[in-house]
Amino acid sequence: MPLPGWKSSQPNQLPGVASAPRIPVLLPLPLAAGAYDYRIPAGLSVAPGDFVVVPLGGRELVGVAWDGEPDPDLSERKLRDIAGVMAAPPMTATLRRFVAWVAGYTLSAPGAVLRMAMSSPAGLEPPPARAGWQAAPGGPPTKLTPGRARVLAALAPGQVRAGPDLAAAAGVSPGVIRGMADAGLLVPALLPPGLAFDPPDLARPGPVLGPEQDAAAAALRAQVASRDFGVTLLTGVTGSGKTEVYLDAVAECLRQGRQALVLLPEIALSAQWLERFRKRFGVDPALWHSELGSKTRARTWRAVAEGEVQVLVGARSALFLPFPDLGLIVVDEEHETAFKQEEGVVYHARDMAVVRARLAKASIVLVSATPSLETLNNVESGRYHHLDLPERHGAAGMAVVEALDLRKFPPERGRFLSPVLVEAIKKTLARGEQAMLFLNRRGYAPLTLCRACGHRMRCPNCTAWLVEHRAQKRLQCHHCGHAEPIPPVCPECNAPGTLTPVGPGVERVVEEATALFPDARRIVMASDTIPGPAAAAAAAAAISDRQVDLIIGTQIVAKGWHFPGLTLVGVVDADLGLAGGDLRAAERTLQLLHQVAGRAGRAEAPGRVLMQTFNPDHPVMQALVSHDFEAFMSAEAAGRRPGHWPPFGRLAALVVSSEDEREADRAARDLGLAAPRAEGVEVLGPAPAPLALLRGRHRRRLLLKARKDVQVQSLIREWLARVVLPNSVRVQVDVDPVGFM
DNA sequence: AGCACGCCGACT
DNA sequence: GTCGGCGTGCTC
Repeated sequence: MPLPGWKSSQPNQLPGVASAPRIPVLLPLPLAAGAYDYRIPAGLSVAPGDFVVVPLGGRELVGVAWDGEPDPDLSERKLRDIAGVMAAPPMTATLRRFVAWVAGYTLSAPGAVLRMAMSSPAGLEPPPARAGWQAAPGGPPTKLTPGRARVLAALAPGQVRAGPDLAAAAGVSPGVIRGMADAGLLVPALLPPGLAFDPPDLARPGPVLGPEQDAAAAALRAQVASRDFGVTLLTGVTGSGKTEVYLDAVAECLRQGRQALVLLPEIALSAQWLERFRKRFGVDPALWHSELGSKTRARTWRAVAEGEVQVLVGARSALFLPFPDLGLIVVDEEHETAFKQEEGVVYHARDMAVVRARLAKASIVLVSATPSLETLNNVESGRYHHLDLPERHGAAGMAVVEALDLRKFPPERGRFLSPVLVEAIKKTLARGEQAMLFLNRRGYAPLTLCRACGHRMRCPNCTAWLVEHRAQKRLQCHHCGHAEPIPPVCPECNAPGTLTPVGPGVERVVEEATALFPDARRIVMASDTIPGPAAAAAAAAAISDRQVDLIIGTQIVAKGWHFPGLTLVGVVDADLGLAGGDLRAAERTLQLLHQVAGRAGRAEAPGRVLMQTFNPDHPVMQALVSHDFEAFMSAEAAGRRPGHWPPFGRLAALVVSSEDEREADRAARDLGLAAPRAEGVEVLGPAPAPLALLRGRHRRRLLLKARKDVQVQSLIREWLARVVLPNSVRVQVDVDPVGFM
């Protein structure tokens, strides 16, 4: 039995001498050990949450003073002093708990998660003072050009204005400002730090909602006003007003004086969403996504931390921003797989958003026309509320969806569009309406093979065919960066001119459409033709303004666009997502095709969707044709429940990878032998991972399937601790995997 | 994540 | 004889 106080006595501490205070500091590094302890030097006051500068090895880093007790056994000699405290708002206890929670759940190093919460180092520095101009003391000279006079008139005594702002206010070119500075009429001065973001205008009248929308909005407002945690699923078909309803909840959140976060799966494609936000609140929301420049990034991060940003729209990484008082999170298109981060810290932003909301005592709204089975299951069990919006009056009826049987109406040889679809497009174009062709496959052809010897062109680094990109005259791997020119002869048998493209990609559909509808004005929307937000906005505008007759694209055409003139959607290969042994293949195909179908016929003209398929009787096709999403999901649930598959059980994937195939096999086997044996736990594998070779690494996968009441994380932690693996072997853990990794 | 220390090939 | 390749290991 240790004496009272025994644990706190330092090994090399002199009796009667108080030890220097210590505090754990979490650094934004993937250190498995977690926070390191540092000494708080005399005269410095440090509390949990403070951003502190500390020495580590030979460098200085910014970390966060963390929670918990320092390690009493750590020798005084190892301790180093905290060098200083950053003048930035401290990280809130809520965000610290969130970081720790995510690390524990995803089995990541806490520092790796912290790095996501410190994604803008410059945001920790005080914002740089901006330079501006001030009228020179002594008053204006008697003789002034009209332009110069206007500039001085635009400056109140003592007022400082930024150059471009001043030039615009005076109606002169920037050159005039420069000339006046040279002449000593203007002197440089520092601009007072202004607001970086315009506050949304809550007084603007919202749109007129139908009675059901009104009721749903009222329910959400009440939830937000409760200032307590609550999850609501908001469903409704395209055009039912989901966005307007949740923007109303955003307005309520701002009235409460709290911040709101809207997560979108793909912020780069959200031009039309931003337009709706602008219409509702009169300003642009703050944005957060990976392509932000470092300056905007820092400014935004800082403004969020200071509570100046009231609404922020972002991709999944926005979940780790330092909101001091988050009152509402909206996850739009909650079923989207883009919310799953597959690299580094592997997490699902939708699920983690629920956790952040719980810790922040915030409301969260999950929005989708086709919610995931996970979310539906949480509604079923009563954990989530559910609001369903009926179709709105005045909107066109839902599009007529037809499964077009390719066995009965096959395309011509070497073609991919059935005569039935071709005819429908012709008629649509003849009526002056717009048509869309959807194929979720980039490039010209997904496979290139030799007609002489049967050789298939494959990626040297991955288990994948090389995809021909005809415009670039190259074969590309869609999983790693590999690309090579199309060889003139077969690399296997040296036969010249025998390499043949097999199957369609979106470029090949464009080629066919060009031959079939030469007079139609076409636009191609794929990630390689729409590189960023500006291009997406331009494309959307061109389509809305009827400068385009035929839209051909990959899955980016499915994203929430609203094109009033679009009345026909052709799905080139509706079976595409169904192949492969993925647990959620059917669910995901349904969600994607439903979303594509939602593009057709939203204004006065009724819409029609033709899905080319070899399986018109497949439950996915039947559900799309009958618009009976619920029946499909019930059947899907019934299929997963007995085997304890998610969401009726837990799943975690361990992917073992090595550059050496035998080493990968050996490591996977060793892991398999050490697999946990417990009631309600099953380990499947090892088996080749879905991409058995990826970026030059051989991958094997083990799946841990457990009943819902099993603590998967501790089980896996102990499992990994039992196995010693060579350093060249990597093990990536994915708790709640979606699709393959 | 960096950065050091470690032991084996082509240069002054 | 030295510069340097990046493999392994540590940072409170």
